[in-house]
Amino acid sequence: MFIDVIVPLPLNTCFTYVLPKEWAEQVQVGCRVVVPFGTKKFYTAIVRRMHNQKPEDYEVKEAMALLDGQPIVLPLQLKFWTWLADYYLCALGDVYKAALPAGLKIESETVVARNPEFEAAEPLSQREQLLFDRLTEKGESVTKLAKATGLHNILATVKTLLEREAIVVKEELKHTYKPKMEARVRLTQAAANERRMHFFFDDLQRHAPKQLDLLMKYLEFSGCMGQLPAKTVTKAELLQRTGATAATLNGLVGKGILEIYQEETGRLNASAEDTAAELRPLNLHQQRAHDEIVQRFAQKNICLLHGVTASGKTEIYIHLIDEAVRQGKQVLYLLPEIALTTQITERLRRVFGGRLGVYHSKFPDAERVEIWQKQLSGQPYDIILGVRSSVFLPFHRLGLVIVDEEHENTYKQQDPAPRYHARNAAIMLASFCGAKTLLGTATPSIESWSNARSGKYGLVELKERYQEMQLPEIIPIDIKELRRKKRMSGPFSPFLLQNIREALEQKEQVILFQNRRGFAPMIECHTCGWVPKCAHCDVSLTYHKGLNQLTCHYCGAVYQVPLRCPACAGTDLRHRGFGTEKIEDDIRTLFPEARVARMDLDTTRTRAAYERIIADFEQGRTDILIGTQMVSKGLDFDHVSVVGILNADTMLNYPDFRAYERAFQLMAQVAGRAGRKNKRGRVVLQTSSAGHPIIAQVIRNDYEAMASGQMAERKLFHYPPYFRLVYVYLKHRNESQLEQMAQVMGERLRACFGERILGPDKPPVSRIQTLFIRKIMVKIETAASMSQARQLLRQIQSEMQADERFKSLLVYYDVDPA
DNA sequence: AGCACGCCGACT
DNA sequence: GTCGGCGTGCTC
Repeated sequence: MFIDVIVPLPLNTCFTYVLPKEWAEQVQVGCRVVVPFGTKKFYTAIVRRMHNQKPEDYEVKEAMALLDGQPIVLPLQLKFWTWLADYYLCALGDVYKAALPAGLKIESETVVARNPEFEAAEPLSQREQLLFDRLTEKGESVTKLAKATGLHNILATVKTLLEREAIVVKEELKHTYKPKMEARVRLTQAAANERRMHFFFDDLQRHAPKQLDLLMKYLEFSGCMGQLPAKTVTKAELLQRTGATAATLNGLVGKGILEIYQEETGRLNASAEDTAAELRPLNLHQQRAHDEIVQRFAQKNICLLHGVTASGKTEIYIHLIDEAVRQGKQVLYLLPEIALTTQITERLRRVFGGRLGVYHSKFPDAERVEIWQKQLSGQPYDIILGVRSSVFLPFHRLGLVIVDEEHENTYKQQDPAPRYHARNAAIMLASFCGAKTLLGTATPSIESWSNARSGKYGLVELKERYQEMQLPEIIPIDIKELRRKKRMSGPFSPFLLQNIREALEQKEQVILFQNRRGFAPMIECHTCGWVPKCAHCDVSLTYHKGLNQLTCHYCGAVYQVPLRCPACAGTDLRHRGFGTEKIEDDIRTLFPEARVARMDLDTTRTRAAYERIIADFEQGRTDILIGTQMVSKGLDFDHVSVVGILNADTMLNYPDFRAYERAFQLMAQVAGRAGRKNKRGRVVLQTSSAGHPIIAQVIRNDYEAMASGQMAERKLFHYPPYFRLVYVYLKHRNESQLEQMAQVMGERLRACFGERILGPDKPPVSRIQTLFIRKIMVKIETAASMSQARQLLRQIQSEMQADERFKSLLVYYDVDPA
């Protein structure tokens, strides 16, 4: 018997192994096996196919171990993986790597340990000595050693040390996932006998009254002398409730009365009660929208809910989820990122209690492993609330998928392959499962809006805000004019400052939005115009005042701030532009009495930090919240009377065909944070292009005008939704060679696709680490066959790379780039 | 991706 | 002459 497996590597083929007879019977498609790969590595692979056709042209290796008795990836999921790899032009192994939590993918790791019997016959070389001195007899992984010593090419030295028998080397599985154990206490077999128990009592009474006391309390808590079966008592709980010491307990254990045993307990929050709280009734408008969605689902599998901010979309979702669950279906509720989960989790938890599972990449991996296992079990969560990667969770009976904030571009995975769009992937997953998909947003993506208009998706609109709240008043402020008149105080117009001051006096809250983190986006030499750039990437560096450092927001590299310009040796280095950090600084000087918080990537590294910022603002412990687009995302705050958009131009000037669409979405979403039950909110929109049509559309909250305007432009310039885009990226370490190869690739593609090919071009980030990058754009009419186009792309790549000169060229794709 | 193998320049 | 750097090719 042979198995074809998926290895967690970016390789486009499956690998075949022989199954040992012992467990040939137990293997199923979707089980994990450990397989040797190459000379020393072994990986956890997924069985994709079982057969008995012996491959002839190579020696087949034997699989080492079977990890699962039951498939851990369901057949439907494998079908989904295959679709994803095909559509997004990546390897199945890439999908596998993205899909499973790390704890389910055991990998081997080379461990090096000192040989205790080693005596040097001849002195070790400097490198050898350096490495040897670091080693212990216990052993350490090669990766850690490389980091600790900073040595390059550490393997060569390991090899020579091994030849001298100075060290021993072994491959170890790194088990990242460990089930959580709990120490519990119970009576020993001997003590459970009543007569023996009396004997123990007498003995303890005389010699160990404290132990007797603890034993009595144990019997009381566990209720094990009564009729009912004994309750489990944990060691920690027993000691805590009795105030006894561990020594007293150990005394009882030593006498053979009690014993301590370990039991596996889950990490998942099992305490949440299963009883559903009452659903909040929907208001008239919500009810109408809800009924329309149900009607659309009778005809169509996908429905777009276009509801203005604060119209109470979540409440509609909750009703739909409840109905699906009552029909025995499972629901997947997707959110763009952690930013939203806290508030929504609480709302869903109140209604669905323990039937709700939350799947998030910022949660510990062990927890994600347990959720995966729970979804495979007989009692899975009915509802999963999760981010992008939760489309990979196993579902037995998925009935409904909700994609909230459907327009968010964080649904598109950027860097490591698979570069998938979770909204589109979820739609596909739902169709495989026979489930319905609901897309919800206040500002639909042009793609979804167009699909709804064409009738491909159902469309439901909800234009009334919850509790009769008015849409905010949006006031544009021309900062170009104010700058010229020197009336601006840094990034703030007098009008904005006035509004902030008034809000603070009324004890109301303010949100300031600046779509750029850091202190000043960049430093510039005022004499020669030199701007510091990252040595690895072609990106200008961002200044962070807190650390007094320059960081590359692309690769994370950190640099010292130069005192003199390296280009002209001038000392007049100035900050240009404003980041959130600088805004915060300025606000603190302007309003020293206000309580200020900042929310951006830098202040929300951990889940706790993020939750604290939100909670502080919600509960009124913060007066002014400054943030990047994070503050725009569906947070429902009750006391915000003023929202300041500090600079709309940064969004409008973004070099991307989606810039206007995104600018509208961001501003509309941020504006939606303003407003209170009985008072109209105010948005101060600072811009130097006050006449821009997008600004006018934001002020009127005229989504339709923005969408039809954009549609016309997209049609004219051959962009989505009329055309599908595929970016072909080419990477190489030699720039001139890359340039040549990119030209050749461009010609080949043009020969096949003609006018549909643009480029090659230098992308905005044209170098990462040591690799140079070129980009070729492919535009394919939506009406044309995409699968045929993908096949052609693959074919052209493999034809080209068959050529000697192109073998070292790295090629990857971004399908439907965000 | 990660590892082995092989070729080439900088040092003993 | 050898050690260590890096380019190339393969992994069932």
